[in-house]
Amino acid sequence: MKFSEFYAPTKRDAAKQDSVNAYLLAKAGYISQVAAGVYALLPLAVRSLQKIEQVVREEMNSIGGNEVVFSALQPKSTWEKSGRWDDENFRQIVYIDQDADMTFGATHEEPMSIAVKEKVQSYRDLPVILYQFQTKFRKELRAKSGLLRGREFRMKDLYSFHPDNESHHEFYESAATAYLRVFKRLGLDAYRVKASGGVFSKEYSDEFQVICPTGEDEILVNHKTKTGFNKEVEADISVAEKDKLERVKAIEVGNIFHLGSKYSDAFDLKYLNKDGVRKSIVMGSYGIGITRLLGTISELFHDQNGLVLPKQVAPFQAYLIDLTNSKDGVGLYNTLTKAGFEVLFDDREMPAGAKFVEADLIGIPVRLVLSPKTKAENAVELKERSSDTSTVVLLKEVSKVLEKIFS
RNA sequence: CGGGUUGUGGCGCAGUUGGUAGCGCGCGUCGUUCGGGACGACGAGGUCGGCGGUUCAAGUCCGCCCAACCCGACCA
Repeated sequence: MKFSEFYAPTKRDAAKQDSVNAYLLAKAGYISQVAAGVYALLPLAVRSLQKIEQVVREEMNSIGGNEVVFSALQPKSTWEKSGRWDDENFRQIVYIDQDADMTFGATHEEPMSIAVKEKVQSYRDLPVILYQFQTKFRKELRAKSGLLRGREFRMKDLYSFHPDNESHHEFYESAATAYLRVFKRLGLDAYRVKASGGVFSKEYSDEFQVICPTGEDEILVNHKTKTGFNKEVEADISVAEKDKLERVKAIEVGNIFHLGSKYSDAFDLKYLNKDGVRKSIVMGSYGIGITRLLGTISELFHDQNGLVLPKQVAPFQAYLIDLTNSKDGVGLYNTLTKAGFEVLFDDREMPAGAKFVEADLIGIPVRLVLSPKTKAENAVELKERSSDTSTVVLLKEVSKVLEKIFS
């Protein structure tokens, strides 16, 4: 992509914000605020989010997930039927349309359960595992911290339907390990943390938390086992166990729940077992905040010059600057692009210094600089965003070197 | 919802005791520059969040409303 054709409204001056992610992502041209907790996602953010989603997608597929796209609009009547509408806490976070008969989806247990009824009659039809990337709407009492707590946000939500508790728990564990793989692939060190199951389950739920001083959750963690407890279940921890734990601030990037048959029963979603007996379906729900992940990563990976995004998440792989007065930059750009690399070629008429500053701000992992000096050697300077030093690489070897960096 | 701060060209801000709006950045043209947000000249761009009030006169004072941000209660 040529920068002259790319829409990235970087700012020299951005309003100071309390959250680093909101400040940096706005300054680097990834997002634009629309209202409190509501952001427009600009091309840089879209590219990063697509990469995040792809990692999540691969891992969800690996545990048998079927990708779907449900509607954001949901009839209010289904919420009344599930009994959730009676829950005042829940009702107050739901946006509802003017005619008061459709809600803007805050979560999708109800429509998923209803849809699955079309197919499931027998134990032979189970399990069913559906997931989607969806925009969720939640009227947060107080939206804050940029992408960390929005009123409209992207979420991957997966719903599982199993014939009994045993098969459900087996799947639940495979989902938990898939979650850990997702976070690892995105460069995050996530802890599996016990939390209260919520209103609908007596069992603990599991949260996936990333330690971050600016996070709003407080958890107790065991660094050896990468597990821990949310503050809300602190009372349940034994004294012996408590000694091994450290209290830290963290950001919740995922959460998985046992739902039992609360929703399936509400919609009379049942199946016949081998003995011809009508049985309840056991459900689970599994969420990952996609936009929140981008916020978390920005919160964690930056320096005084801007974002330092992990390779798997950055919107481009390389940022190319041509300081020669020739067309050599275009040539290198074409070569690398044809080789499949994602290159942002800064072909704008700007002082060199300004380009360096923006390259750092946007946080692309590799910076390539073609200068009269390197040109004479048929080479290009290569510097990784996370490093202070640069190396000179022969033009004919750039692809090989990039290949290695991104392998 | 309670408490606090703020709202002035695209962005970041200043504007004394009320007198008809200013700075930096960015933007356009020309020239000089060209490895860490260059420099000069000329130029375009705002009626000051909204409504109402006080006054000869309101960005400045008063009232109401709206919005954003921060702290708190609630939450992927």
